[in-house]
Order: sequence, then C-alpha cells, then structure tokens
Amino acid sequence: MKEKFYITTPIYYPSGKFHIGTAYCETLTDCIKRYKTLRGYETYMLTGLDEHGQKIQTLANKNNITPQEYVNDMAEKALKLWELMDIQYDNFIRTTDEKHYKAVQKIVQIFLEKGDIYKGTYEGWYCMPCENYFTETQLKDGKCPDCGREVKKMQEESYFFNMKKYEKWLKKFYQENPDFIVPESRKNEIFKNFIDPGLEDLCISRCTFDWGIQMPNDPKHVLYVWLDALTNYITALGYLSEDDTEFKKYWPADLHVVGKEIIRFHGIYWPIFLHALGLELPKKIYAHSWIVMKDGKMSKSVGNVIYPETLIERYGLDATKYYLLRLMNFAQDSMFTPEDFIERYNSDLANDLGNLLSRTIGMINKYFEGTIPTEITETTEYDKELQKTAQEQITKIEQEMDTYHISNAIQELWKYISRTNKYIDETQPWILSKNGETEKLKSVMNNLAESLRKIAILSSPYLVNSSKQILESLGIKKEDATWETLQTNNIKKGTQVTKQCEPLFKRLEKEEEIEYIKTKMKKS
RNA sequence: CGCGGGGUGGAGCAGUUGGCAGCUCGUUGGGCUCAUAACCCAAAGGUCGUAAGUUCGAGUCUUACCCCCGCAACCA
Repeated sequence: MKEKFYITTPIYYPSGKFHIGTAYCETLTDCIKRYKTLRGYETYMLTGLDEHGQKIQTLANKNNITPQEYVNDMAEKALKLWELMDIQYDNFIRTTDEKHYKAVQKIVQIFLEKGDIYKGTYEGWYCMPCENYFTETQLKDGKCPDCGREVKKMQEESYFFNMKKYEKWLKKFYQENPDFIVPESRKNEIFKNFIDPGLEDLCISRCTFDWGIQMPNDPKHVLYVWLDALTNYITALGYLSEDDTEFKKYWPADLHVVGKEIIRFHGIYWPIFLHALGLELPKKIYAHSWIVMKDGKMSKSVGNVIYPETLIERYGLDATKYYLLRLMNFAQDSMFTPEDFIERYNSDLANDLGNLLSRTIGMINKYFEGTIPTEITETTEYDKELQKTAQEQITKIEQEMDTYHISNAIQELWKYISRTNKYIDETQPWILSKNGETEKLKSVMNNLAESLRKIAILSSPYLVNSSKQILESLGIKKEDATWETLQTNNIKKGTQVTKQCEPLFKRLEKEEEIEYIKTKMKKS
C-alpha cells in the first residue's frame, strides 16, 4: 500500500488582498506535495481561510455587508487565485464551514468536561473606535497602535485554556522530538520567549464581538482565534463528524507549513490542544521565512507591495513559482527586487534552460532529421562524466527536497543544467558532424536528450508547464518520464523531436521590465 | 542587560564538526557558432562589522562593542 503524506498550509486571514507572501507559502506547499506525489506517496494537501474575528466583522461593517458576505467574496477570490496558480489542493477549508463549526464546539465541550477550560477575567487596553484590545507592549506611546487614539484599560469575562497544566509534558515532548520544528532557530525563539519563562494560560473567548464560533455552554462568548483556527487541520478531515474516514486515513499530518510569525501557536498551543484531545501530533512543522523588500517589510503605505497576479500575468506561472522557490532561503528572510526577478528569469530560465532545449532540438533536427538516436555504438570521453553528474545531482536534489530545502534543490538542478551546456562545448557536435563521426554524434545527441528528459522530471514540481513542454518538444511520453526512470536511459527508439521549438522562456528586455514591475508595485 | 536573526569581493547569498575564502549575477579578456546577442573558458575584485582572546591555525570558538531586521503571549 502507498504511504500517505498529509501536508497543510496555514489558513489565511482574508483581511485584504492576498499578496506575494501568501502566494509563496501556497507555492511551497504545492511544490512539496507534487514532489511527494511523484515519489509515490498518496498525498493530501489542505489549505483554507480563517474567516472569523473582530477584524473581519469590522471590515464587513465598513462595506455595509454581513461578515458572511464578506468572507464569501474573499473565499471566491482565494479559489480564483489558487486556480490561476494551479495549486493542487485536495481540500479547502473555511472556518465558517458547518462541519468545522460543529466539530470545534464539540472540541470545546471535551475541554470543558476535562476541566482544561475555565472562566476568568481578561484585562487589556481597549480602543473604542477600533473595538479592539491591545497588550501593554503593543501600544505605541500608550496609544492605539492602529489609530493613535486613547485606549482604556478594560476587563471582560473570558474563558481560558489551562496551558500551565501541560507545560511539563510539552517540554518533555521537545526533548524527545528536537526536530519537530524546523528551522531550529524558530524553535529556539519560542523556547526562549515563551516556554522557558513558563507558559501562561490562553484566553480563548471574547464577548465584545460575535463573529465567531459560539461557546457551546455560554452563547454570549465566541471563540477567539486559535482554538478555532488551529483545529482546522483535523476538522477538515472530518474529525468528530459523521464521516471521519479521511481523518483516520491521513492524521497525523506529515508537515504543517506555516509562516514564521505563527510558529508560536503551532509550536505551543497546537501540540497541547492535540495532546489534551488524546490525538497524535503532526510529524513536523516548517516555519518558512518572509519575503522582504529593499525598504523593509511589504507595506501598502510604503508602496512596495507586489501581488502574484502581476508576475504571473506578464511572466507566466512557472517563472513566478520558480523565482519564489529559488529566492527563498530555508531559514532566512529573502529580498525581492524587480532587478533580481528579471535577471534570474533571463539567466536561469531563458539562457540556461530554455536555450539548452533550443540548441538540442536544433541539432537533433539538423543532424538526424529530428529523430533522437538510441542505438549507440561509440561514445565520447565526456559522456561518462555527464552521466556521473546526473547521478550525483539527482541524489543531491532528492536529499534537499526530502528536507524541504527547495532553493537548494533548485540550485543543484541548475548545476546539472550548466554541466549539460558545458557538455555541448566539450563534445563540439558541429565538429563531429563535419568530420563524419556519426557514431559519436549519436551518443552526444542521445545524452543531451536524456539530460533534458531528466531535467524535466526533476523540475516538474514547480516548472509544471515548462517541464511538460520540454517533454513534448522532445517527443517523449509522460509515462516515459516518471521519477523512477531517472536512474536509466529511457528514450524509446524512433522518438521524434518537434520541428520548430518555441522558446520555453523568451528573453526579457531588462530595463523595460524592471520599470514595469516597479510601476505595478507603486500602483498597488 | 527582553528574545531571535543578520553584518563575507559592485549586488544578492553559501560557507554543517576551526585547516589554503566559495556560488550566482555584474565587470574585463578570450573561445565557439548548435542555440533565445544565448553557451563555454579565464581574469580582476574580499584585512569575512569593530576590538581583544583561545589555538600550531578562526569567517567558523569565547568576550566586549557598533550597526541593520524581525518578534515580544491572549495581536490572525
């Protein structure tokens, strides 16, 4: 039986247009899913929206619509974007789904019965116009960080989850599972800040607004954020619903992909909630870093926000995905600049990869009337070396992909691409042709086609369309380009390449395109 | 003394157990002509934030300091 692989994205908070950071997270998760599928896993990818809370209610009021209408519209936009981005999710959860709503209430009921939840008093600084609480440290000069107006110290009755009760258990869990959170620096961060000083109980309800899941025992309270949001990973699979077959099949999650800003909730509260429910914990949490701009964080007021549609519409989906995955360091924030985007597009995609395909197709047409030679009787001294590189790089790429170091995997693949370009210069097919060394020439063309076939397979988790286009240009069938066929030469006799090869990636006019992206960033 | 991360050739970054400082882009020169003015080779360019220490030897360990970024519990 196939091994399963359950992977999740965070559920995004739809308080505004989805930006490039959201797109990155989605791309990353989708890429890992696709890779795992290629490696033979039965994969399941969950994504969704976190639709409750004060902010949504306020936004809806401003627009004179109901919160439900607001989130319905946002959910539509999210689905549209995932479609544009060709995200292969298996399930899209909204926290307003009835299934989720009911399951969460049942979960709360369990916690109430276990005595994990108690009623207490929440105290904080409240901004009347914003209808929002802030912590002492959030205030700016003692005033509301959002609107700058006076805040009042206020109290309200709230329910709390008894985190302290599970503190010892959590510490022990981390001792036994030091790799639960990657990268390690993120784990250190939550330990130093929250676990080592001692956990505080978590406030889980509010009665200052009502856009949320009602406390089953006390309807004037609605659940506040995390108990509602985190549980999506299990309710989406049908936990505590009439049909929990998916839950039984896929839980525990193999990987939660989250942004670094919410690692605290996934590294502390989520394991505790699960443990309190007597459920297994996820295998791993990957906290990805952020895309930052030259002038710091993305922000509308600075005018440095970039939206995924801008890049996808003009440069294509593959180029956009490639860039994001190549750019982002495993543990460190990475900087997006229009210059870098265009340069990478040109050098990596157009020059290295696209041109490699063009010249290969060109030569096979010119020297062998478009048929990839398969009967090899004589080889060149460079053939073996190329094949050795292929083997080495495939191994490295698998290692990097298996540990989710996608950017590293891409860099290893590009070493293989560069090596293949170099191989052409070494073997000088035009000389072989001129000298009538046909047998050697056959070997060279076969090796080139094989390289491209393998490159197409290796890049298929993110260059989804281009990898297909490479195979089509070479006349190779999908079934002859599976991950298993990386280990052997697999081009069938009589394979015919395309007559004329459309550029995989057209070279871009550098200055013009940089200007284009910059203008788009200012407008948005 | 809140916490974490960073400061490496023009730009962006690798440098996992301390052992001749690497990669991509850019620049300069050369090669090639199959190819998307693409490809290949070579060169120039760094006192690895500052100061001190440990060591035969430190970008890599210790200490102090300077600068940048992010987070700071009930905020999604």
